[in-house]
Amino acid sequence: MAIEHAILVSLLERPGSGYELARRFERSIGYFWTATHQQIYRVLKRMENDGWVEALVVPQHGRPDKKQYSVADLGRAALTSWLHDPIEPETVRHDLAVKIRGAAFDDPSALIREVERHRQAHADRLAHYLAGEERDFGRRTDSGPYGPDDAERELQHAVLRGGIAYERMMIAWLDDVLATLHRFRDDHFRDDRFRADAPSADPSSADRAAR
Amino acid sequence: MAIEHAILVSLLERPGSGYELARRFERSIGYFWTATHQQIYRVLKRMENDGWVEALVVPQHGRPDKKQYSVADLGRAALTSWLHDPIEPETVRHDLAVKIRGAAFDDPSALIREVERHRQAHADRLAHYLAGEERDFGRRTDSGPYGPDDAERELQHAVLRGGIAYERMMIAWLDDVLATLHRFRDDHFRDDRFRADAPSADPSSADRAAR
DNA sequence: TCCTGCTATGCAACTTGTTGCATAAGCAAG
DNA sequence: CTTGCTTATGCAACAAGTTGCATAGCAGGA
Repeated sequence: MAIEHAILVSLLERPGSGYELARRFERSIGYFWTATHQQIYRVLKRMENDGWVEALVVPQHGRPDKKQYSVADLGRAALTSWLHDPIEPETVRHDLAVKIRGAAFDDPSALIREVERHRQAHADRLAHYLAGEERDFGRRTDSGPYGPDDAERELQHAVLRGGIAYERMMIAWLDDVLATLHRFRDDHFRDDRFRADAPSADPSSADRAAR
Repeated sequence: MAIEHAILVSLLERPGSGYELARRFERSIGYFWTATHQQIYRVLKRMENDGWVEALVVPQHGRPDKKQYSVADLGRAALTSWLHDPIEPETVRHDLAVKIRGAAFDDPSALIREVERHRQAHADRLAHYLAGEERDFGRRTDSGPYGPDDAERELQHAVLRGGIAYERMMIAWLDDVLATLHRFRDDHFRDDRFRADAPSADPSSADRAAR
């Protein structure tokens, strides 16, 4: 009961086909809301039946026709209603945190590579965000008073800043976790049950995406 | 295909009934992995059939019997296997971020209260985490070398530090978002379509959970 | 005394989300 | 000229998660 709203917002920002939406859900929007193309097509069809969106069939050169969706009045009303609804439970699922706690019942140092991989993924995403920020919000061209068109831009930037803050936090925390895991392996933790077989180099504070 | 692992970790840390697990999923573990009691009971039953956990029926005074679950060898093996599996897609869903971007197509200042509510929830959770940290990890009693029993404790602390970092980041970001929303309302953003009717006081940097 | 809330477990129905597969045409590389 | 990638949409089956309800006894307050 919420993917609809993510789609509405995306279509209000720019109309597009199901396929284009699916690609957006792999990039910008997808970083704080995931959805596969199957789900998008299904929900889009339901939204069309409910009159939330309107489809315009665009014939194309050779390729199959695409349906260009845009938000109808009913959809806009539904979004407004949702925006004013105070609900929001905030459900989180961090596999990695489960793994870290679970590592206590296995060889903790076996998790080092996994955590490093995740750290790398977050560093990559951070770099991507920062590049996007520079590109889209580099310098304010007009520093005059805000108009209604600036709201979209400003709010997108605010969400992007959230993504940047999140990735920075994750990188710092994963460095913390890595330090903890290394401490077990290197100095103190010795247990017959486990043995560290691959002494990987310490990556402590090697790189750190700055700005 | 992952709630099983959260349950295994929780049961390894301490055996318990389905009900107790459900309560843990409202507290400690629940902050990075949500699950309702229905889900837990169902999964627990499947895990018992698969030989991952063993149930010991404990008769109680008057109340219905409870089943004390503990992890069996097969379950431990399953956990180990999962821990060594390098998968991890990291799927995130932030309703609030969708709302913030959606606010561009409604009155942005109408979202202020909602964001404030979320900020409060994160501040509360942070306070709860910090209290738990002080209670459980206040001062190291033994500063000697690590034994295998310390791994559990240390890794739980590392995960808790992640939760603390997350809440701090969220509070800072929501303050950022609030500042953006206030800018629209107070000074620059004037649009016939919307009007701010309730001039709520500016909560900028009123409180800030420190440490 | 009745009403609410807590412990404790569970079924049934429903909604969401995932995975596998199918179609179909163009375009580029080998 | 065949193989694989990209655009573009969709069905069907399955897995996971949510919601509503039911049971049942005991404890504490109105």
